[in-house]
Amino acid sequence: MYFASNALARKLEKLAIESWKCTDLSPSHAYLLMLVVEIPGIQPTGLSEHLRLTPSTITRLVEKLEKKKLLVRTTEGKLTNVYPSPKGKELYPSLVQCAKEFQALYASILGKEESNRLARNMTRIVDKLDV
Amino acid sequence: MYFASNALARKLEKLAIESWKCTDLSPSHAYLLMLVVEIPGIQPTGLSEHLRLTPSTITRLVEKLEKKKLLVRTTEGKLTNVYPSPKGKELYPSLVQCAKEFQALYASILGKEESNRLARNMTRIVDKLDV
DNA sequence: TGATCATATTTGTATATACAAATAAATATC
DNA sequence: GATATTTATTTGTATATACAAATATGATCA
Repeated sequence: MYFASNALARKLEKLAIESWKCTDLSPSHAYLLMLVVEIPGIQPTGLSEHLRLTPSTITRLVEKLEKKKLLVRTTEGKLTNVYPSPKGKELYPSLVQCAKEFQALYASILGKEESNRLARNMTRIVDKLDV
Repeated sequence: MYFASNALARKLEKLAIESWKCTDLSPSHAYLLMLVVEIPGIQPTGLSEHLRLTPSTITRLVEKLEKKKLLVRTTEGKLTNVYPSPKGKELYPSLVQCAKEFQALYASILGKEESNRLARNMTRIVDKLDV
């Protein structure tokens, strides 16, 4: 189980990296940016919950995207809001396209139904393990 | 799918680290050492296949276990054989015990049948993706 | 038999992520 | 209203793993 889940994660990671290569973003960066375009002003905590990554990881991802001028941070008090830049918004359709291609890629290998089932199962199990 | 599989892998990783804590080894080191005890003289390539990790990662894991005097490497020509040390053999029962506890832990959360099914599914899918 | 090709392993370096501590602001309590 | 507690975010550092290049040995073939 241990190695199976690790191996699967790494395999999908590799496929995903390939899918997003043309945008010059890693899958995590790409998904984060998509979220920011969809929910402008979202806060790190929100991103953390959506992406199931820790806040510190979110900070690091956001920093990199900010350096690339794809989003901006504004701080009010202890809260930070993350907004897409024009450049980030411009990139959005390509990101969605890549996401679709990535989905199509593994669906073509596993079958549409089976991939959906697997994804549902994994999500459910992560939640169960989230004690 | 992408985040689900990553999240699952990380969650299991955390559970596993907890399970092996008492042996002072990470799950990967522990599984590798178990394999070496079970198949004395196994080569890095063999370990790599069993554990689904790259050869370079195997080298790193073996180095660390060698430093801890839990195994030894002997080189003949281009091949390297990995053997358990007495200390490594001694540790084996504890490792098996930890593996059992780890399995019991996730089985108690997911149910025995469901965890088996999931593990089988993931392995099958990794193989399918292994083009 | 010598040149080339293939295989096994290791080394240098990079990526993704996390944990724990630090910081800073908001809220509660007295 | 001052102090303590909680919450949000960032920073310093560590871990697990991989890729690509280097090395070294063995095999093939002309």
